[in-house]
Amino acid sequence: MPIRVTLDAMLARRGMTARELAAQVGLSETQMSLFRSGKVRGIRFRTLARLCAALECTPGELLGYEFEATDREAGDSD
Amino acid sequence: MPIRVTLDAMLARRGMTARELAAQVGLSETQMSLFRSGKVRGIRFRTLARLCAALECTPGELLGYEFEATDREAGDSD
DNA sequence: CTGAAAATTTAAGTCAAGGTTAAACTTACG
DNA sequence: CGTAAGTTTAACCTTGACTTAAATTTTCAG
Repeated sequence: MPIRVTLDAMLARRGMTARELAAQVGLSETQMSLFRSGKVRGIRFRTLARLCAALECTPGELLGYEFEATDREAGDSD
Repeated sequence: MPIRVTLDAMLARRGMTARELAAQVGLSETQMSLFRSGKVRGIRFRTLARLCAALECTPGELLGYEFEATDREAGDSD
C-alpha cells in the first residue's frame, strides 16, 4: 500500500496529540490509531477534509505516496 | 464537499482521454465520470495509487481541497 | 452535415471496508 | 505509583466505492 495517511508530522508541527485531534475532528481514537499505523485502505473525503481543516494543511500533506511499479497494472491485487 | 478528484488537468497534461486512463488503471468509465463530476465521497488508496502511477503525479495533485469553515466542526453533517 | 468515438447518466446490485463502541493492555513520564 | 496517551482486538453497522448494462448526449474530425 504505497499511500498512507501521515498524521505524525502534522501533529508534531501543530504541537497536538492524536487524542486532541480525534476529539476536534470527531473521529474515534481507534480510527486515528489505524490511520497512523497505515492499516487503512481508503478515506472518506468528509474525514480528509476535517483533518485538513484541523491541521491547517492540504490533502497532499496528509497523504504520503511512494511510487510502486505494481501500481501500473490494472489487474493488480491490492 | 470541499475535496474533489481533479483528473481533467492531469489528463490534459498527459494528452490522454478519460477512457484511456480508465482502461489503463482498470477502472470503469462510469467511475471515471463520477470522479470527474465530483460525485464521489471518498476513494480507496489502491485506486488513488493507480491513478497517481498512470498520471505520474502525486495524490496532492489529484485531490483538490478548498478550505471550508464547516470542516472545523466535528458534528458537521456531510 | 454525418458518424463514430468519447463521455455522461441512470439503475440495480455487490461487498469491501470506513468508522463506531467497548474494553483490556501497553507505553511514556512527572 | 498513577494518570494521560496510544494500541489493539472484536463485534457491528452503514456507507458508498465500484461494477455491469444500456441508453443518451456531447464532441469533433472528415
